[in-house]
Amino acid sequence: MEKKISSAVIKRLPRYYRYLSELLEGGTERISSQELSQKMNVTASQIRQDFNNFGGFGQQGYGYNVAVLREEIGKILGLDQSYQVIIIGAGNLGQALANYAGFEKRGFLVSAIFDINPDKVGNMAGKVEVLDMKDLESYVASHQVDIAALTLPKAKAPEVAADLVKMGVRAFWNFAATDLNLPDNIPVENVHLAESLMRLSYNIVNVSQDS
Amino acid sequence: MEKKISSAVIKRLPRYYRYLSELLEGGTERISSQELSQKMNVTASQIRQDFNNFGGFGQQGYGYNVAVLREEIGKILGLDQSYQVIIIGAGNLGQALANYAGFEKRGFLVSAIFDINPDKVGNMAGKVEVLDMKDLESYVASHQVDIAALTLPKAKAPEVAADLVKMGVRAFWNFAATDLNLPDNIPVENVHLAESLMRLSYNIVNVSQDS
DNA sequence: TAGATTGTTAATCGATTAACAATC
DNA sequence: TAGATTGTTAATCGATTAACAATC
Repeated sequence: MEKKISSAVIKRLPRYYRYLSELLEGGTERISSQELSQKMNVTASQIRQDFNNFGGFGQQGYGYNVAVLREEIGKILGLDQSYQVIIIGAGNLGQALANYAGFEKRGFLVSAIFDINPDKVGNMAGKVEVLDMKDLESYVASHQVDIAALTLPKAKAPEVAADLVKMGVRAFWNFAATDLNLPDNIPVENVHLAESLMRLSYNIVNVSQDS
Repeated sequence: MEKKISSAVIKRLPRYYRYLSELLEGGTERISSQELSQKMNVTASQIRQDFNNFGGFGQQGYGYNVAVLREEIGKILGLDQSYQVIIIGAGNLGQALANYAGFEKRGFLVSAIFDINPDKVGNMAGKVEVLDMKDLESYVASHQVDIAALTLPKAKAPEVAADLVKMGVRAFWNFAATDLNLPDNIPVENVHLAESLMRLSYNIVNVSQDS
């Protein structure tokens, strides 16, 4: 890595990827930062600055080739690789994630789902069987696991995450309503649904009626 | 509204609320910006600046009363009210949301879930029955609906959302992988799981190994 | 070539941090 | 009162936007 890319830029990359994917599906071959900025409701200047963090994928007088740009952003996002995912917690959300086919399309492969409740162990969640938490350590020791999705109660989440780090899990997709406090080199993506809802209610109360 | 609060501040409020809730449960009566900053891994200066956007809830030489501060932030976030929620799309995610008890605790009440698939209509999802999309308009006309959670396929989402706005729905919790493009006075909270996963894979590829 | 549009520098804007006077 | 800690102003830092020369 030459220079550190700001997290503001990283946060925008998946949205670029989504728009470029749709443009490609729609048969658009090339696009200028100007056109893209109108579709996405951002400034053309920001688009060019963002892409230039990675060297610039355009051509003066022409714009950007949609397929090439999408491919490059995909690589930057690591979408040219696949990732083995386990899910910890076979509650409603855990099962919904296990069943969600959209992840496989992008190379995120759910290989197992774990639960502490003996009544759930042995059931099917999507294509995978619910395994017993007792077998977590031996499972991780004998299978490649890149990402653990945490859909277990918040009280247990930090401890289980710390254990999983020791076992060699590299990254966490955290749905538990707590911070994990893991070492800096372990990426964590938090999906705090309760916080998202609070921002929504804030905007209902404070924004929507005064316009 | 006197002056516009920046969205950077708003994004942080739910996390403050979570930490204060935990402190309160743990029996902590007062806390200084210094102590809170250490727990939350932010600067004390930022904490004081953030709270002062709303007038300042502390006392010099003492700090902040945890119960009072939590209550005030709760009010700012609109958590002193309750919200009627409908869910559009009874797939895995829609059903998981319908079953998630955590929302009721904060005043978000799921009153109905809708699906276009006749095989699903009539089934139970959590405590509510799955209703037919055909009956959506009459339902919204005869019930208070503050928030629609969108867990339907992205192709249909913008159109359904626009229709719901016409029917009087005030806000959207959008899980569909698309932008809704609604009027400015309609708050939307996007939960784009695919984008969240891409940020995670970015960090796996670009951050985790070089430390 | 002329026109279009990028890549990139410079200017502006906003958010974060530091510092300290006010005050409990 | 003395000590602690906020509220708030000023300084710094970073991100966004504007502008334009480079170049396809």
